[in-house]
Amino acid sequence: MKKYISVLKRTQLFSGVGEDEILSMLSCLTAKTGSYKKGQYILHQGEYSGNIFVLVEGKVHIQRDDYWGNRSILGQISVGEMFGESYVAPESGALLNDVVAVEDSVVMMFDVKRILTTCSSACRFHSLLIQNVFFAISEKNKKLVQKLDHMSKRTTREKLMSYLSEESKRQNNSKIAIPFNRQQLADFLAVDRSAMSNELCKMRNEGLIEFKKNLFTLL
Amino acid sequence: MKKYISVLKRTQLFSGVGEDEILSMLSCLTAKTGSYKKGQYILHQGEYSGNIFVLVEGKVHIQRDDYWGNRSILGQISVGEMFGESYVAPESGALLNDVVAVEDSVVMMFDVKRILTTCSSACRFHSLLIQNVFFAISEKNKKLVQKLDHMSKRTTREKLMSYLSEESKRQNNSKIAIPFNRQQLADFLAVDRSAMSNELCKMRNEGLIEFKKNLFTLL
DNA sequence: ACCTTTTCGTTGTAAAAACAACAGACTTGT
DNA sequence: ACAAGTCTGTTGTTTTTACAACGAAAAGGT
Repeated sequence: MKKYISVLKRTQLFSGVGEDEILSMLSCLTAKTGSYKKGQYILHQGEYSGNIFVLVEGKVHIQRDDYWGNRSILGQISVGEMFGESYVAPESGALLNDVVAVEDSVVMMFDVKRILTTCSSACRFHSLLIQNVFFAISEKNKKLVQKLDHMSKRTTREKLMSYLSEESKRQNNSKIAIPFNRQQLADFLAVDRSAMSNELCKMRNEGLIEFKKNLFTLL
Repeated sequence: MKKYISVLKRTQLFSGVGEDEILSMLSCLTAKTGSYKKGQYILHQGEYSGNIFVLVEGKVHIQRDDYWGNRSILGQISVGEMFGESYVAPESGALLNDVVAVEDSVVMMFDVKRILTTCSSACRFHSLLIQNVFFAISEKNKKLVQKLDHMSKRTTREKLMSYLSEESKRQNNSKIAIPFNRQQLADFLAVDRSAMSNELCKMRNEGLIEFKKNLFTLL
């Protein structure tokens, strides 16, 4: 557990909290860790969960497969980011998505009740933690709104441009690395891979973008 | 302000708090009210806001118009629901959407800082309030995920079925009233209105659904 | 270094959506 | 009750997407 303290220190969740405090909070919050091999499911659609998860190693996808095997990727979680926070309310029901490790991953789980109920013991930073969770969840919220923004575009090209521009804005660079391969990007934007691939090449021919593998440049 | 206490009492935000307590909390939170005529903008895309809003009268849409006038409706807020909560984090930046009154509306605004910072005075229920905000925001999160679920469907028919089934599940009834007219529903699902109208009628002819105005029945 | 598997681009065809234009039904205000 | 405006369904055309199939390039394992 201790080896991940330095990772936690840099997360939005524990922002402003020192390493020593984090260590004591972890026991107070009865945090648990879990390791998952590439491809393993961390959470299954339909399950119930009252935990907030923080990824401390690896990379995971929040996704969903329908009856016919069509996959839809809701989002990608990198080290330091949080997931599972949409289901912490008492009546929020079953998970709507699977959470899958796309690389060997380690997650940390926190019982929500423990987070929200200020403890009597040494956690001087508990109220700060609550605030951090709050901000983290509202940022997540904003991310979802941004994704909806891409998805509400009518054409594949518009979806691509919307996604790439936002990513460029976020990374503050016209050269960006995206965390998806082509199939994953297609599943993320809810379009057909081959049609998307085709559209990307057209855009390149028209001088709008350049790309090589998952490295894109906006022109 | 007092006339809306009974409305607030029934919101998720003030769940578990009595009317008397709400009244004292309102001043402690320095809550403000605002009235808007049908069609008026409550918030503008690009603005900054550190407030959480609760609708206490009327009906508003969270939406966005692009350069070419294409409208996209992110969501609809009914009396008792909250909005603006995605932008409360210190670094969350400008609003991505407009908020527009689709009926004469009254909103209540709360400064986030006031909510998160436990006050010294009489607010015995303050920590409960924080918990409530937390749950409310995570529910909102889930709503967005559900909307993404509809939008990730490839065909108009699938989007419609996804939306209508969820609504039916939520209202626990196969007969449902939707809060949109045709154009609004199309803007909500990001499809063309006439194509959608067409699809709805095909679905009716095939015996999948029945509808009259904004009343739908799943068969 | 070789074989296997995955990823990516390409093409053609079929299906679906967008777009535009219009008529009838229904609302709203006066 | 009437006129003006809005909402909804309908149709035909154009554009875009999905789907399927394939070969080349790249990646990964032994």
